Amino acid sequence: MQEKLSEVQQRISKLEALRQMGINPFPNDFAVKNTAKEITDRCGALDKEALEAKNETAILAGRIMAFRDFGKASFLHIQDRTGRIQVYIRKDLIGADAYKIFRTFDIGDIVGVEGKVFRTKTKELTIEAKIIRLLTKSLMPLPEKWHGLTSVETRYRQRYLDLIANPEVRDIFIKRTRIIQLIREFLNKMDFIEVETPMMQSIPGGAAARPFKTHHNALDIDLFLRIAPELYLKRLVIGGFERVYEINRNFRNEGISTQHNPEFTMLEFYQAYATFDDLMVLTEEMIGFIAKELLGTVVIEYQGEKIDLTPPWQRISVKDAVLKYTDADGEIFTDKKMAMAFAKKLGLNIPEAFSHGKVILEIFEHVAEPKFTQPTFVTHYPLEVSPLSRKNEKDPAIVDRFELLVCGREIANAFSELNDPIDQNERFIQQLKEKEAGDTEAHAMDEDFVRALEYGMPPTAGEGIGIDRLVMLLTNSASIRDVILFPQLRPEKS
RNA sequence: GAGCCGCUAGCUCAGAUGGCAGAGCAACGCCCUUUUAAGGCGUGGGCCCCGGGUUCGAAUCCCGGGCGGCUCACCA
Repeated sequence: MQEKLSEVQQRISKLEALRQMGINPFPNDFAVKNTAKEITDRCGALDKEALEAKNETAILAGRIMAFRDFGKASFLHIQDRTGRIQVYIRKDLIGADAYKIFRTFDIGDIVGVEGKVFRTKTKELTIEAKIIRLLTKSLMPLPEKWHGLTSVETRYRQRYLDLIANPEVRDIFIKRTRIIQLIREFLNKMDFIEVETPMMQSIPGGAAARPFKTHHNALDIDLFLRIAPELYLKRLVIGGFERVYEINRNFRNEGISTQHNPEFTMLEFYQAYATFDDLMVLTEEMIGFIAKELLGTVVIEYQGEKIDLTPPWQRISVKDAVLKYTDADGEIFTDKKMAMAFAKKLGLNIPEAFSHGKVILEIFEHVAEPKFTQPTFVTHYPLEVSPLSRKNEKDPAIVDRFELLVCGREIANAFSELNDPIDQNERFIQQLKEKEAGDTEAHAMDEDFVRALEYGMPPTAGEGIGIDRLVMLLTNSASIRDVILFPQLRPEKS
C-alpha cells in the first residue's frame, strides 16, 4: 500500500507509537524549576572550567525550535517564555531506549529537560540532558526557521504562530503590557483610582461616532456598545471620586485601517480641580515616564522620524495653526461664509449643514494636522465640535481643549470639562439639531447625565489617550494590527 | 465604499512570450557524539484561493467572486 502520508499523519503515527510503548504524549507531571533566562543569568558569566567545577544543573521545559542531529547525539534549541537555550542530547547519557524515543520528537514538540549546564566548543551555554521527556506532542509543522512566518494574514489569523516564530512580535506585546502597567503605576501614584464603567449603554455618548447595536432579551431593550466611557466617569467625579481612570475597550462601527480597529483600548482619566493646562503637563510627564522606563530614553524613532519627547511640547491653537500654515484671512473664524469659501478654495468638499466650527476643524485637519510630527498640543477647538468641553473664558466660540498630535496623528484628546448643567443641556439640544440636519455622528441627548451635573460636578479636567496608538508610537509599529493581538478580520470562509 | 498590489508544497519563494508544477527550509530513510541556517546521499509531498470563459492545451490570458495588504474616503 502506497498511501501518501501527510506530515500531520506522520506525527499522529509517532504519537500512537509512543502510546503503544506506554508513554503518554500529553503528560502533566513535569515540575519545571528554571527558565532559559534564569539559567543564562546564573551561568552566563561562567567559563567552561568554572561551569565544570560548579556543577550547575537545570530543569526546564520549552518548545523545540531547531534540531541538529548527529546520529548518536543531537543539539536542539528549546524556547520558553523567557527565550531560547540550547540542549545537547547524547545517546550514551540518556540511554539507548530513551534516545530512540527522543528521535521521534519533532520541531514544535514541547519537552522537559533535566541536566547539567556546560559550554560547547563554540562557547554556547548548553544543557547536557540527563533526561528529556515529551510533554506535548505537536501535530502541526511550525513555520520555517529562517524566514519565519511573514504572511501577514496568517500572522493575524493564527497569532500564536506569529508569537512562536517571531520574537520581535512577542516583544511588542510584552511592551504593550508594560506600557499599561506603567500608566497604572503613574496614575495610582497620583492618587487616581481605577474603575470599570458600562460597556453596554442605552445612550452611546461621550464621543462623536457610530456605535454597534445589540439587544438584551430579558429586558427587551436595545443597547449599544460604548463609544466612550466619558459620561460615566464624570458621574463618578460627581460621586466624589475626584481622580478616576479607566483603561478599557471602546467600540466604533466605522472603517478599519492601519489606524483604526473596531474595538480599541482607551485610557480615560478625570481630575477634579484641574484644568486642561494641568493635563498638558501631566501628559508630558506620563508619556515621558513611560518612554524612559520602557525604552530608557525620551528620544524615540517612529517610522524613520526622530521624535523628541523632552518637555515642554509645542502648544498652538487651532486658529494659530491654520493662520500659520495658510494665507487665510482671520475673518474665517468669525464668519462662516468666509470659512466655507476658504475651505472650497482648499479643495475641500464641505456640506452646507456643517457648523462653522466643523468647517474650521476640517480646514485645520486638512492643512495643519499632518505638519505636527513632533509632539504638539493643539488647543482651543471650536465650540460646536466639542459639546462636552468648557467654554474659554475670553472667547465663547472656542473651548479649553487640546489634542496631542505626534507624527500627525491624534494620540490624546483632553479638555476642561463642562460642568454647567444648563449649558450642557443646551449643547445637547444643539447636537440634536445637527443630527436632524444630517450629521450622523452628532452627540445624543443624555438627560440622565444632565441630571447628574445638576447635583454639581467640581471643576474638572479629563483626558483620553488611545492606548493602541501610544503603543504603536513606542514600539515603532506601522499598523494598529501589529499592536492588537487579534485584530478584526473578515471570517476566513465565506 | 473606490483604486493599486498579492494569493503556487507545512513555511519562504521561483515559475517572460500559454506547452509534463519547481527550489530552499521542514518531513521521511541511511551515514555522522560539540553543532548552531550543521553536513553528505536518497525519498515523498500540490484544490497553483474559488467559479466560469477563451484555447488542441491555462498556475499563466479574459470575466466574476473570496481573502489579505497598501493608498484614499470616514474616524480615534
